[in-house]
Amino acid sequence: MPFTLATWNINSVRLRAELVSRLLREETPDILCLQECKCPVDLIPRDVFAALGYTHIVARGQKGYNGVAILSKLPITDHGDSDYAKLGHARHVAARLENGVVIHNFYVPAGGDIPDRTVNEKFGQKLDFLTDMRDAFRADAPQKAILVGDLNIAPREDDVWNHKALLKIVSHTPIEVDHFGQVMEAGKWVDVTRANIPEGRLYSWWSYRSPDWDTADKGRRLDHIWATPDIASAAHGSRILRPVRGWDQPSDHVPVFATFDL
Amino acid sequence: MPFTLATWNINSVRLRAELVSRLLREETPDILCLQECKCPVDLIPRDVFAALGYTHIVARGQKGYNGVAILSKLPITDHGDSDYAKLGHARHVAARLENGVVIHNFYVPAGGDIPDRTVNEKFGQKLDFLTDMRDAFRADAPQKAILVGDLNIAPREDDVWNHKALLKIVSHTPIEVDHFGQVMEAGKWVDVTRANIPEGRLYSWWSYRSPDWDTADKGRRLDHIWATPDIASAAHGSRILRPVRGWDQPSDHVPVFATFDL
DNA sequence: GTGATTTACG
DNA sequence: CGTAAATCAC
Repeated sequence: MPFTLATWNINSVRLRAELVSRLLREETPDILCLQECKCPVDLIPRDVFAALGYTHIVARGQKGYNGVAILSKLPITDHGDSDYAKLGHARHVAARLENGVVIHNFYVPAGGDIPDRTVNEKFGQKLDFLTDMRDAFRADAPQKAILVGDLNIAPREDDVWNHKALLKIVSHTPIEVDHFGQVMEAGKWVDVTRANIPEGRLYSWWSYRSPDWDTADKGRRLDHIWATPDIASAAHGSRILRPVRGWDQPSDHVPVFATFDL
Repeated sequence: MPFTLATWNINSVRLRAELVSRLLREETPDILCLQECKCPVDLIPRDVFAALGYTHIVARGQKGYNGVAILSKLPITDHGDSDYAKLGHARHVAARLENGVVIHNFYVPAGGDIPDRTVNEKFGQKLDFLTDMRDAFRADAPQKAILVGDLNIAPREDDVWNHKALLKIVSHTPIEVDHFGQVMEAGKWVDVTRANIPEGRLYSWWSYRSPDWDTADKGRRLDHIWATPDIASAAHGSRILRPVRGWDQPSDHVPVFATFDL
């Protein structure tokens, strides 16, 4: 039975509950993973989503920052969370579908402005978070698993609007891309989006600071859908919903979709 | 030639430019005096008011707090301001009509929570502000003048929802009412609203903290229109627009109106 | 309760 | 640019 899954950094789930609602109504994914909910779990507007059939919610939250949630029309069970790099942040939560597939929803630290851990603690925390992810997947090889989220790294040259210009910009530096690759390798993860759309530029994020984001198009692909090899071949229909960036009072990220025939 | 004048504590003129607009369209006063504009003069949305015929604006402002403005369809000239109690706040501005009438627009300090100047500096500043007003009117007896604004005092028993309960509450304490009376006496000011509506309870303010302001009706008359005796008898048609408190995203104050046949 | 400000973060 | 929080004031 196929299901469609989406991931979206919503930048405040309370402020944008109506936008989430619109996406759920227009695209009807079976599962939607959100990042940057920016509120404790109790303040997630569950009723709004339940009214649309998304009665199952697995989430982690904190006041003001971070926060991840998995909304589902299909039954899911809470499959725990991890606190990589020991930050005490709500940056990961997992849920298990009845068919045994585990969904990991991640919000990797942004990493601050300066890509140097000696002067910018946040950059170090980002690298440590990725290292801990890698080690966890090395220690316990995931199977029948999907990993989605705002990983805050655009790995490929065609995942950014200007590869050369961004080599020194946090999210596209070689050391981050290397860590990103090590996480993938450790879990044998397959980049589902790129498996489905191997060619051409793909972006899922455009800065708020660029007023004419559409024409300037200085985007980056920071949001990802991965799967373990045992189910990756079941994935198809990958899409990045660029028009959502033009919705009223949008998030700076847009949803990324994939369908799994399982 | 008669003119209608109104006073309204707007609690942010930028946030409520549309509410001001609605009042101007529905009630078409010739002159509207605003308090708590909460912005520098340059940030007052002049265009919105000019589009409705209120092309003359005399104002004083500061960042974040206080701020007073006089919007007029009739020609007015800037007639200065005063800094009573030397607070450095934008709490007064005056304008002069072509017929010689001077309009004083005041925002008297609220005075803090505790009605004791030895423990609450703000209460002392409020009393000092009123004393300085008194002394100014004693020194220079106003003539052909109108004084309006949020005076932050409800002087009469029927200007508050519960006289006895409010005797210890800032805005209705005997010392404030005494100072208020001395200001009136010093300028020979006539309370135009009460001259027109001598009987019954009158309120112009209901706290935001009372959710059911209308049924609980715990109001106070903090907003006033006064006139010097030479023109006070020309005043009629006094109204307090209680329904405005029920508008969408309202100010906690409502407009007070009077018409002068001059 | 409501708004403006400052700060942190992205 | 834009969100949330904390602070202050009313």
